[in-house]
Amino acid sequence: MQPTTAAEAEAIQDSLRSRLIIPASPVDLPPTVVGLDVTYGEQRAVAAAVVVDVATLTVVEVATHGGEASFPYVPGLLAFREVPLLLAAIERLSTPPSLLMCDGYGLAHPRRFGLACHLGVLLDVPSFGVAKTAFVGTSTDPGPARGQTSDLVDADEVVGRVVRTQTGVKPVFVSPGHRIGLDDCTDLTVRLSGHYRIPEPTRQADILSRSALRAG
DNA sequence: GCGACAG
DNA sequence: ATCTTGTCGC
Repeated sequence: MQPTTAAEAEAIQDSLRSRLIIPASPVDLPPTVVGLDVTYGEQRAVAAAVVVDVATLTVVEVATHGGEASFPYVPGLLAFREVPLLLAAIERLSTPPSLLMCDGYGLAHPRRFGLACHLGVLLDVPSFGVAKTAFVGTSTDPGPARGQTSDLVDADEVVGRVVRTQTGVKPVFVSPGHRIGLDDCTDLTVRLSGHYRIPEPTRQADILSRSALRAG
């Protein structure tokens, strides 16, 4: 189940992709979202899972897992580096997650199977990705105000959305992972963004994984 | 062929 | 991702 080569990893993505479910209509959104991120040190990496209340944007619970990354970073194969650590952190939560917000891409991926799709399918839990920089697809600039968006298009397919989370800041790149549609994850991204560019779940996971790594 | 390339 | 101080601006 753990690939050694890039070719093996790509084959696994192609296989898991058959389990992907992207609903065309809005789904019922849960009261909490789990933000995920991984921070790397020289030998060790720490994954963090942070449960955030959607209505108040407050942190409800946190969990971390320290370990070694078992796969190198290869564009398009990020999941094989981060998924094992993230699964371990998620398992330490007292309650199974209802919706995952990942730091990276979902459908907006060369083979339509980014990190968010991978985690979502393995756990069969709704998931989506929020990335900080461009990866695949082209888009026009969304308007300058908070909440404005434009479609991310790759090979004539709308695979995600460029979303302005705060007026005057660089936009983020949102794409569905599993069991959630583009409109839902776009709306959630804006709703979950407080006073920062990065929405609270992944922002808090980034902060926690960093401090947990330096703490030892 | 060459460059670009989530974290 | 990470290595890294001060600095410009609201």
